[in-house]
Amino acid sequence: MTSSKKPDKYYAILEGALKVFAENGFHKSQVSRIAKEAGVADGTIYLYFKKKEDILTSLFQEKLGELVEKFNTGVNEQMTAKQALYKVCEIHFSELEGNVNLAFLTQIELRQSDLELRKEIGLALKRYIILIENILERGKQDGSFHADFDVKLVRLLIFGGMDEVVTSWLISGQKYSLTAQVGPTVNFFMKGIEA
Amino acid sequence: MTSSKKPDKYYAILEGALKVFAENGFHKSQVSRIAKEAGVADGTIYLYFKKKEDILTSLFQEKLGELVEKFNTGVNEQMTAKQALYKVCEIHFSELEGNVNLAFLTQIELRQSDLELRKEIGLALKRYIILIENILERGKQDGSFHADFDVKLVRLLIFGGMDEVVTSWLISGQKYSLTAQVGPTVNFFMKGIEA
Amino acid sequence: MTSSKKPDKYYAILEGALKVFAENGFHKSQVSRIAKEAGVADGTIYLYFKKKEDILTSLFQEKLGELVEKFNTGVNEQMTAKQALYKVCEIHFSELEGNVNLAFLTQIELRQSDLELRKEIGLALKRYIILIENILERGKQDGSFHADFDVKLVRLLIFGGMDEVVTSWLISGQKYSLTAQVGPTVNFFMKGIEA
Amino acid sequence: MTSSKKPDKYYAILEGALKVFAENGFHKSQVSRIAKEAGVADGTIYLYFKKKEDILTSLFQEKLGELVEKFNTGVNEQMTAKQALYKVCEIHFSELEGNVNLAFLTQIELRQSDLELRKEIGLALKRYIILIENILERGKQDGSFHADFDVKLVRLLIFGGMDEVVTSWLISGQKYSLTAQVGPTVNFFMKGIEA
DNA sequence: CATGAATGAGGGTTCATTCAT
DNA sequence: CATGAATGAACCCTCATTCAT
Repeated sequence: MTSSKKPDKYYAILEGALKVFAENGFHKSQVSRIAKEAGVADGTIYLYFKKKEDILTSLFQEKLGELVEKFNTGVNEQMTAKQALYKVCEIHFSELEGNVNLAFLTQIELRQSDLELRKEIGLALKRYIILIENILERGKQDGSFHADFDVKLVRLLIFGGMDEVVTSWLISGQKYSLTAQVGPTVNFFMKGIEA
Repeated sequence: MTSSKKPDKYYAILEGALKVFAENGFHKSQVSRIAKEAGVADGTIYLYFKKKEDILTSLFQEKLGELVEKFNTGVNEQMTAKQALYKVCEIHFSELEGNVNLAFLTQIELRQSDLELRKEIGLALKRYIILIENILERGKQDGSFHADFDVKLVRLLIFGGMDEVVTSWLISGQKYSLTAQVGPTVNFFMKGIEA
Repeated sequence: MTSSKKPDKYYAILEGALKVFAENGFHKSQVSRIAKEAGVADGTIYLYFKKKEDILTSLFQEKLGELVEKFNTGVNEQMTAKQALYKVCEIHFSELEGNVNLAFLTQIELRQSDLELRKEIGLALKRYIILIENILERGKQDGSFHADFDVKLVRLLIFGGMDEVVTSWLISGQKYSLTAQVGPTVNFFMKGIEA
Repeated sequence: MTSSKKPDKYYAILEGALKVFAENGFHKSQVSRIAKEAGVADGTIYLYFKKKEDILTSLFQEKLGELVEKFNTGVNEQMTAKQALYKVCEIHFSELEGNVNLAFLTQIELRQSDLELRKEIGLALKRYIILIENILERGKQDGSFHADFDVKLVRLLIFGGMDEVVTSWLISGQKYSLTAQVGPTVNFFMKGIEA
């Protein structure tokens, strides 16, 4: 159903990598360990990926693709901008809460990369950031949001805020409900803190 | 006034590390390169630091100490909560804008660490987060902020938002003024986006 | 017939190690030098041995195995105890005289190890010591040897004596015939020095 | 009373080295550890010894000197050759039994050296070997020993035998009395094993 | 396509030795 | 004589990547 022209082993390797990366972190994960987890030979990995780093980026793009699809499914034009923003935050939190390995990947492992890779990741994130941007634009146009804030800035503030909430929850050991934070989080974005 | 009883070479090594880490990232930085940059022999580094990773954490703690001091100097009780928040954001942005190497360290390199180290960093960041928390509490008490938001959550949203703005500015190649974002950023925190 | 299911490279590395150890001693022998001598890459060594020290112990056990086999072949039940002792000494001396590298290994390198390793070596030597012990027991039972000496002690005196003769011959630069000492040596063991 | 032109620190270092070598073995003993044990600075050691290895050889020569002195005191011309041999063995065993650190040094550490050092040690041992040789010669001349054995060979057999008994006792964990072996040992040397 | 044995460059760390004080 | 901070050469081992089968 996905863009699955790719053979099974491609996905098996990615799943193995997700598990191994989440357990040990990118730099401490050996390729051979991923191979064993995926049930393929070490060399096989290099039939599907050029370098170890490519596994990480492919994994990210694949997973982000799935997320974006969920966003696209969950958010539609009938919603108000506020409702859409709520939905985005809800999906963001619930997806990562429901898949801790993926959370480790996005919040910890993907940061373990040099500038080069960070740019590539930034590029992949673009689609998500733009989704938020579109919602902000829509709110401005229909008058439900202020007219004078900087969309380019605020999308960062929103994304960064949600991102930090997830990381904090993850590092703390996932001891509380992440989805319970959706309401207060969106509320802050909407109303700020000023009385 | 700081704990500056440490010998000169200790600081020389940290400065060398800051430069080398910023240029190449932690994992791609050789100890011998840091030694050369600091003007000491390779072995000398191990008179002051137990392992390579210790250089990174010491560097972070040392630099964070300096920042916290600047926050303490810059923010005082005479200010309104809003003014204090503005000052915090201003220092946060201007310090990193004025020291790109330090920005690389905090935004990129320090994320390149396993969970263990992340926890340690999180611990060190606590002081900064609490500073924000205190401002929020003060605003609630004097009535200038809402009474009903969750301080623990909002401090994350504020920190995460600022953090993302800095990272974005850094990765984009520092093509625009970071300090120019202070006003709009704090404004968003205060008023949110709702019309 | 031996446990020679091991791949060729395993033995190639051992032979390389024998040569390099004999020339430079264990501690002054680099793994890379052994690799070159064996015609394999440095890393290949670690496919067959866990640590550098493992090469030494494996080498010893492999070589000792060969020696014990020769003892088993050379000594049989038809011989008198005296003849058997003679044969043991003859094999001991001739094998080491015929393989100076092996002599260096057993007389010099294997002593270059900490207590831990010495114990392991002592364990491996047990088979040889027991061979001597059996001969002594046999002589006592058939009345060709005294009835009242301590077998556990005398086996050490015999082994230690032969061992020292070999070491002395080796350190002196192998300037005389070692096998020529077999007769006088066994004669001393049999008759002592008392007139 | 010894040839003590040497300053106190020289001996302090040797005593420190004896302890450290006995505990860790030569190769695993750091010079700085010896310095600490001796209560001097690292650099001070190099005022008295040229290299680390020199500590080992000096230690050996110093200790061997003490032993030889004890042999000279204990053995005299009034004794029969047999009595003298008994005395030599008694001193050899009792001195090492009474000083386990010294035993470790002679039986284990001194073997941890390359050929060069082994030769030097062999040279130092010469005095002891010659002592045994003299006793053998005396026995031959006064007719209490056979006339036809090879003195050069038998002295090795005797030394090697005693040496192995000590090593075996040491490695086994010194669980039994070493001096109790003097009688049976000398007895074997005198009478051999033949009935 | 798949394998996995083989490769070999690379680097963190130790520690014997030196030398300015 | 004594110090001990500083040096820097030396080396074992790992592991991403390749390639003959």
